[in-house]
Parts: sequence; C-alpha cells; structure tokens
Amino acid sequence: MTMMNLFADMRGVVLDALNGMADAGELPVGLNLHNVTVEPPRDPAHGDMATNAAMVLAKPAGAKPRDIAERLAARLSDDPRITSAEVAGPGFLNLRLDPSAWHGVIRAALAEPEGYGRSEIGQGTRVNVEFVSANPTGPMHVGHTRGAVFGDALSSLLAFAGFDVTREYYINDGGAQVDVLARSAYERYREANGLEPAIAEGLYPGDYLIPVGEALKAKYGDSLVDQPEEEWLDEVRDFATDAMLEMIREDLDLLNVRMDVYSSEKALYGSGRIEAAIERLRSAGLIYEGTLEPPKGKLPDDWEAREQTLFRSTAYGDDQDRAVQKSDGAWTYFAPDIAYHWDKIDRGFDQLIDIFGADHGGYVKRMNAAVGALSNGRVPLDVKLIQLVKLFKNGEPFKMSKRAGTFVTLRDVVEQAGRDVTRFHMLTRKNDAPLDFDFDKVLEQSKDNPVWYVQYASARVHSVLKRAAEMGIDVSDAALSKADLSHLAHPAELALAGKVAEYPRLVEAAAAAHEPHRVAFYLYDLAGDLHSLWNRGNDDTSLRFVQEHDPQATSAKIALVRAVGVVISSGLAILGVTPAKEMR
RNA sequence: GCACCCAUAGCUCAGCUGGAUAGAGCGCCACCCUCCGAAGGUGGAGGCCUCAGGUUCGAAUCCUGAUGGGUGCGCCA
Repeated sequence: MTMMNLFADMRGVVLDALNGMADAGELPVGLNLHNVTVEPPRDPAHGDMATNAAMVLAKPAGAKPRDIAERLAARLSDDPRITSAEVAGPGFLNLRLDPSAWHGVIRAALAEPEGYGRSEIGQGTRVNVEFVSANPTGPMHVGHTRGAVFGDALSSLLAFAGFDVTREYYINDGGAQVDVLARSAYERYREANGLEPAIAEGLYPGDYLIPVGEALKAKYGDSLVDQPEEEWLDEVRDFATDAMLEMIREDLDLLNVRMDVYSSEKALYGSGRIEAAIERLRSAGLIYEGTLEPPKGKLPDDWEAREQTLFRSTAYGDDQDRAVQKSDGAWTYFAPDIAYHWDKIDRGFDQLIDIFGADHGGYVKRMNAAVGALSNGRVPLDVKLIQLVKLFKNGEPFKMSKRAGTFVTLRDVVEQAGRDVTRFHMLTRKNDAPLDFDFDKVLEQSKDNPVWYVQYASARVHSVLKRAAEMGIDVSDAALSKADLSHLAHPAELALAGKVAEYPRLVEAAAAAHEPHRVAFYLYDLAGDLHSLWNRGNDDTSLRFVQEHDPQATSAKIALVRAVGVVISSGLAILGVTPAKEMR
C-alpha cells in the first residue's frame, strides 16, 4: 500500500539534507532532529511548506539560524519537487513546490480512494475504547448520544491511523440501581396482572417498563404476585436488565454504533476477580485498613470516622486514598471498576481509553492510579470527558425533566434530526466543551450549518462528475488518474490540492490527540475551499470544472474534484456519516 | 476548603501539541446576483487571546499566581 503523505515525504527530504550536512561537516553529527517540522505556513504568501529546522538546530549546532537555513536551502533545491527555498523571518525556510508535487497527491487519492489518508502510526497497538456504559435501567438519552458518537468516531479514527481497536461497553449491572429497576419492573408486572402499580418515590416511573411487565406476565403468569421480594428479585432483575440492554443495543443501532465487546460488572462478583485485583494491589503494598480525613470545608452532617479498606491511590497522583470496601465489608463501586480495568490490561491491551460524562471528572485520578498500579505503569489510560448537550428548539432552550418523564431520548433525537446529522453535529465541538443542539438549526440548509455545508460539497462532487460523464468523459478513477494534470496550474486549484494533501497529517494529529472533532472541522474547511473555487468559476470561466469544449482540461479538473470527494467520503466515514450524493 | 475542566472578534467557537501579520460562521457595513447545481457571491470594519509574572530565538499554546464560570468532593452508581 502506498502511504502518500506529502508533508511527511518532504520532511524526509529535509532530514536527508540535514544528515547530508552533518556528513559534510556543516552540522555536528548526532543532532536530535525530532523537533524538525514541515508544515503548511499560515500565510500562503510564505510558500507551500515551511520548515523550522534552522531555528530548532541553531542552538545545539552552535550556529546562526540563517546560516543553517542558507545551506539547507542550497541542498534542498536539488530536489526536483522543490522549485524554491527561501530563508525568511527568524530562520524559517519557505519551500515552494512544483505543481507536479500536488498532482502526485491527486493521483494518490485516486489510486486508492479507501486508503488515502490511512496511517501506520498506530503500528497495530491494541487500544480498548470503553464508551457509553450507560446503566441498563432505561433508554439512552441525549447525553449518552454524544458519548456514543464520540467514542465510535474516535475508534474509527484510531483504526484508520493503524491502531487495533476494540469498542467496549461496560454494563453497570452490579449495583443497587438494578435492584431499583427490578422493583420498578415488578410494579409493572403487577399492573399487567390487573393490579394497581405502586411506583414509590425513587423507582423508575417511565412507560418503557410497561412492556417489560407484560413480558414478565407472559413468562411467569401470576406466580410472582404477592410473593416476598426475595422470591422474585433475582429473576426479575435479570429479566429486566436483559430487556434494558436489548433496548440500549437497539438505540445504539439507530446511530450505527456497534460494540465489539459487552462486559458485565455483575459477572465480576463471585468470580474471585475483584478479590484477585485487590490482592494484586495489596501485594504491591497499596492496600491498607484506615480512616480517611473528613472533607475540608463544610462537613457532612452525618460524618463520622470509620475504618475501611483503602487503596493508596495517592501513591499514583490522586488527592486522597480511596475506599474499596465499605465499613460493612461490601465492595464499593470502585472495586469492580478496578477489577474491570485489570481485566482489560490482562487481555493484553496496550492502551486504554475511557469515555465518561463530565460529571464523572472526579474519578479520573483514581482510575489512572488504579491502572498505573495494576500495569506497573505499562498501560496508559486516557479518560475523555464529554460535556453536556444543551437542547434547543427554535433558539429556545428545550426543558427536560427526568422526574416528569419528559427527557429526550436518543431515539427522539435520531428520529427528528436523522442519524447523519446527529452524528456530525455531535462532533462539531471539542469533547470538553458544552454543545448546543438545536433541532431546527441542525436541519437548516445554510452555510453556517456544517453538516449541510459538507454534504452539499459531497453532492456537488457527484453532480460535477455526472455532468462530465454526460459529455463523454471517462470519470472512473483509473481514467482520471491518467489525465494530463498540467491543466491544473491555477494557484486556486493547486491550493485545493494542497488542502487534500493535508488530510493524512490531519488524521495523524487527530488520532494522536484523541480528538475526532478535528476531522469534522477539517471537512468543513475543505468543503468551504471547494465551494469557493466553484464560485470563482462564475467570474472566471476557465476555473469551471466542466469545460464544455475541452475534454482534456475537464478530465484534469474532474480529477481534482474527485480527489476532494475521496477525502470527504473518507473523513465522513471516520465520523460515521454517509456522504450525500444529492441534496433534496 | 480541595481537585479537575474552561476563559480567544458583539455572539457561537476553531487554532494543526511552541512558530511568521491569531482564523471561521453568525451579526454589522458596502457592492454583486440572466453565474457547471438554487437554497447566494465578493470585499470591509471588528482583538491587550481574562489579568500579572516566568521559561526561550519565539507563547493564545508550556509553568506559577490571581480573577471569573462549570463539574465533582468518605460507605450512592
């Protein structure tokens, strides 16, 4: 597979030249070249690419930046792809590339539409991405939706960058809240048997449990009615959590999110795995019996010192040690979390990523401490916090009340906005920034709606290709890649090719930073550049993609358009969005 | 009281892990709109990157401190 990344290639050229200088005695041998970059300059007037090599190396080489830059420039001008290398500013070396370099990018995109932009930086590293992990007590709501989209897109991004990714859902089915679910379902079961349900304070009132009650009746008849709780709790709990999980799977399906692994918290209990994980920490001297300091500031009314089993998480950067066992000897919720993360380490993952709601930010340090201790620092854990989604309708805040049962579910959102719109929009903000979701604005057809704007660009690509085909041009990738691209010489056209050339490094940067939103922003930019070039065709007909009387030029321009289309499709695929072929 | 996240144009937000004169959309102002595909296009004004120090060739970006917002803070998940 050809791994076309023009910026990486040119960096290679620069590094070769620097090594050549070292061989020739113009630079000390053995300099650390790690910080040498080749990037697009912010100002296009500075050329096509710029390297900071001279500035980075000036001090360790004991030379003036401009002197190094001059010599480097002399060597770089040997490369046929570089037409000029000029020293500028404090020591930047600005490179101008021959148009053929950009033409090569277009051909690379056409040669392998599925592969262009793919990277090997992951080197097959095994990454576990745990996300959603909603309690199996009801349908997924908007908050879960953003986490689901983020996790899925991040997973796809990492896979595209050469990581071996596992998407995983941790089912919180071990705590007290599934007992609450069971009692709630039991009331619906009584209701199905013609009795008045008693939905006490604290139980789940949602209608979604009514069919569960009916299903329970179908299975058990009236045999559980008026039985004491210990007679039915286990069975009803299992039945109800299974039903909830099935519902959650269907919800995720609406978003096209497919998990590779579902892990159960409950399955950890009684398996000895929690005990084993704690023992492992104990053998490292990180478990002890003790009492925690009361929280500073306002003291909780009912606070009293109690001895508990504690994990010395402070040894790994936490603010205080954390309880793994309650004073009555039962495990805290943290204990199975430790066991679960140990399980992930044990399964051989090289990196762990957890995606939590922002309200769980307080657990980041203790999870990091646990993973650090359990893996002896071998396995990094990156916890990504997802901020709230604020709902709007016609610019007005959309009130949600869980108590009144008027909370907006994932299903509501997807049914109203559509899957593609929902997914894209959820990624138009950094994960740690709050997101506004306006049911009307996300469907608006205008430039300030990124979803629409990118889809419109995609549709235009298809439309242009169709038009070219109608005038008898072979628009297959194979044919287009043989087009005479010397017809692509206008700076605006080469600039668009330059944007296409940035895609591979964008993918690498976004993957390394665990930030899929960068792909969305890049696509918005790319779409803008395509639309902009299109509009210039209105005034300057030589820039129109379809040249009625010049099939040669048309083929070349169509090749560029198709290359843009390749990248749009590729980027949207990472985000899990289907590219539009036409706008309706 | 402590920890974490955040602070960039009037508004909503990007800013490529330290690069050159800080960007986009909306809003505002001025022109254009018999144009491959309409739902617009081109240009313009608009900034102490919250503040104060520090690190270095170079800081919106890294460090320290302040200010202002958000989240969380034994045995609940």
